Amino acid sequence: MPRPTINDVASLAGVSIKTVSRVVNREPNVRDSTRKKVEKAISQLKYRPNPSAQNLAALRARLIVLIYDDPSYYEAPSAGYIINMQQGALSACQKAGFELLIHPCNYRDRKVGTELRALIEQVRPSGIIIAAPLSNMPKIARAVSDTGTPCVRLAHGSGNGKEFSVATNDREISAEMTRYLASQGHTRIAFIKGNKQHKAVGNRFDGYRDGLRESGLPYLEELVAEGDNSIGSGEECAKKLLRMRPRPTAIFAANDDMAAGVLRVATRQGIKVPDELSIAGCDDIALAQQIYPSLTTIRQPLSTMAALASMALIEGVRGKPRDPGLEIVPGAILIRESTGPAPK
Amino acid sequence: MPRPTINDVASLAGVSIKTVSRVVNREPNVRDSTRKKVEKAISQLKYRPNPSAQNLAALRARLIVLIYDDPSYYEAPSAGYIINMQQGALSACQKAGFELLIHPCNYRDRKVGTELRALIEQVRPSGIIIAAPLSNMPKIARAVSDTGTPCVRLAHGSGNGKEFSVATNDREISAEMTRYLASQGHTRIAFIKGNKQHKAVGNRFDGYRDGLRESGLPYLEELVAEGDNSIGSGEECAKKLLRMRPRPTAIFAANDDMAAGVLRVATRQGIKVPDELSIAGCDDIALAQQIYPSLTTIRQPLSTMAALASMALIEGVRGKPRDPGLEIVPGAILIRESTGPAPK
DNA sequence: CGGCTTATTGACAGCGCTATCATTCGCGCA
DNA sequence: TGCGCGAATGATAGCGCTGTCAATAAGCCG
Repeated sequence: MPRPTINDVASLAGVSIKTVSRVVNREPNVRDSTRKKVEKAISQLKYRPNPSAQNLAALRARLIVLIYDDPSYYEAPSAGYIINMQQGALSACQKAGFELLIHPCNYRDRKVGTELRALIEQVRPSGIIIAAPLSNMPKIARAVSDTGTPCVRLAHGSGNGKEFSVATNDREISAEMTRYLASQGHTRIAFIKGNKQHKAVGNRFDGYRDGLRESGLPYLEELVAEGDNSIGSGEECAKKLLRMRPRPTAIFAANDDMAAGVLRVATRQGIKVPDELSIAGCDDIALAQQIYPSLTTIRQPLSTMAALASMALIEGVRGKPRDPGLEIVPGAILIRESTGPAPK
Repeated sequence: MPRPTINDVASLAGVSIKTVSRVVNREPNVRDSTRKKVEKAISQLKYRPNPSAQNLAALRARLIVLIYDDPSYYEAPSAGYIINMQQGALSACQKAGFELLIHPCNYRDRKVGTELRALIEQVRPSGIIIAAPLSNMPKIARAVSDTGTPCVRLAHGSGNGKEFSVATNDREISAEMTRYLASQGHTRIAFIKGNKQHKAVGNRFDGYRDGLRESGLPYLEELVAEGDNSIGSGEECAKKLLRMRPRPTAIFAANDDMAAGVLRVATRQGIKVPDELSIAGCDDIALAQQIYPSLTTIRQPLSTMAALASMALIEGVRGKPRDPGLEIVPGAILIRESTGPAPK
C-alpha cells in the first residue's frame, strides 16, 4: 500500500492541502483547533512529508552540507573531531527534519572551488557549514558565497564580518591551560606551534603568552618550537626542546597529535611523564585518552558548535536569518595523567 | 539567472524532453546522432538534472543510506574505521551521481527498529549499506528488509543467504598473523577474544586456531582470554595472561583497542615490547600507528568494501541486481614495531 | 447592526522530471 | 510501390508539495 500523501491527510482532516502544509511547516495563522485536527490526522495516517516533493516545490533542498578538510590526506588521520562535528550537525538536522550531506574536500586540489560550486548548485542546500581550517581559506569562502547560499563558519577567533560564525575561545582557554601549568610550579613551559594555515594555532600561541604574563612568567623565545600539526613534527620539536639545559619541565603543544609525538620521544628517552615532564595538548582527539599516560588537553566543543551552526541555518530558512557575528562556545580543560607538579 | 531545466536542453537540441531524459539516464534506443546533439546541448547549457525532481518523479531517491553503529557510545571512540567507510561509499556514490546519507544508530536503543523504518520510508533511498556489527543483528536486518529496500551488508564471514554481502577474510588473515608470530619463534601465543556480538571475533578466533595448527603448535585453552573490545578489557586480559609462568611471548588481540590495552599494561609493568613480548592487533585503527611502539595489526579494507557495496546497490537500481552471495576483499597484515622475534 | 480590518482558509498553478503509451520513422520484403 | 514491423521519438499525465492570491470568516468600532 502506498504511503499517505498530503491529500490523504487533508481529506481525513477535512481541510485543504495548503492548511496541512501550513501545519507541517509550522507556519503562523492557523487556528489552534484546526491545527489539532490536522495533527491528529497526521499521526493517525503516520504521514511523513516527501522530502523530494518539498524540495522541488520550494526550489531548495531541506538539506545542510557540511564541508570539512578531507582527512585521508593527513599523515595520521585523527578523525575523531570529524565524527564529533557530524554528530552535532546530524542531531540538529534530524530534529528539524533536515538531511545532512557530508562533503570532505581537499583544499590542496586546484579545482576545489569549481567542484564545490557544482555540488552546491546541484543539491541546492538550505545552508552550508564550513569547518576549520577550510573556513578561513578565501577560495573556499568565495566558492560558497558565489552561490549565495547561507553559510556558517566553524571558525577560530573572529568572524569574517560577512557571515555568522561559531567559534571556541581558543585564546582564553590556552591561557588557562598555561596558568594551570604555572600553578603546578612549572616555570619553564615550552610551546609547540602548529600549521600556520590553521588560525587556531595563532590564537593558541597568543593564549600561551597571555597565560605566561598572567602568571608572572617571562616569555622566552627559545622555549617555542614550530611544528606542522603532525605527530612527526611533534617528535622533532620535542627532541629539540629536550636537548636544552635546563630542560623545560612542561611542554604545551598546539594540538594533540604533536603532544603525542612529544610523549613518544619522552618515552623513548626514558623521561618520566608526568614526574619529570608534563605534557599538554589541545583538541581532545580520541587518541588523547587512549595513550599512556593519557593526555591532559583542551576539549573543543565541536559537537555543540556544529549543532549551533545547523540550527542557525535552519532558523534562517524559516525566516529568522542570523546577523553576521560570532558565537563563542567555550572549551574545557581536561586534566589527565600527562601533567603534574613540576619536579624539584 | 535560473538554472537550465530539461526543457531548455530539449528546445536547444530540438528534441523532446523525454529524449533528453533518455540520454541523461543512459537508456537504450536513442540514435547516436540524436544522443550527440543532446549531449552537446547539455554541456553547452551546463545542465545538471535536479535531483529532487528526479526523485519525485521516479518515486525513489538517488541516495544510499549508510548505517553504522553510533561511535559516541563507545568507551573510546576509535572512529577511524567509520571515516574510511564513509570515504569509500562517498567516492562511489559521487561518481554515479548519488548522494550518501549517513546514519549512525545505537543498537542498544529499543526503538532503533522503528526509527530505521521511519527513516527509510521517509527518504526512500535506492539502497542501504549496513556496516558490521549491525549487519548481523536480527532486529536491524528485519527493520531494513521490512521496507523492501535493496541492501548490502558489510559483514564478517558468511552472508545471510538473502542479501549480497561484502566481507573480508578475517579467518584466513588471522591464521596468517598467527603463522607469522610462530615463524618469529613464538610458541606460547595468547589470544584475546572480543565482544561476542561481533561475528568478526569468532572468525578471528577460528583463524588463530587454524594458524596454530598449521604451524604445528598446540592449542592451549589457558592462553585464551575473553575481552569485550574495549581498551579496559584488554588491560584486564593482559594482566591475567602476563601473570602466567612461563609467560606467553606473544599476544594477539581480536581488535586494536584491546591490543592497545595490552601494550599499556606491558609498559606499566616494565615489560619491553617487542623484545620481551610481541603484541598484535586487528583493524588498523588510527591509534595503531600513533602509539609507541606502533602496533602490528591487520588492515581491514573498509574503504574498498564500502565502495563495492555502493556500486552493487547503484547497479541494482540500474537494472542489474546482484545475486545474494559474498564478495571477499582480502585484508593485509601490517608488521610494525610491536612484534619481533621471540626472546631466547 | 453595518462597515472595516485582519486572521484563516482554500483553489490552483506550477516546481523539473519520469513513465506510459501513442505516434512516427526507417527499412526489409513482397 | 506499398505493407509490416521494430526502433526511435514525442505528447501528456502525473509525482507530492509550496507559493500566490483570492475568498471567506472573525473581530472590532461606532
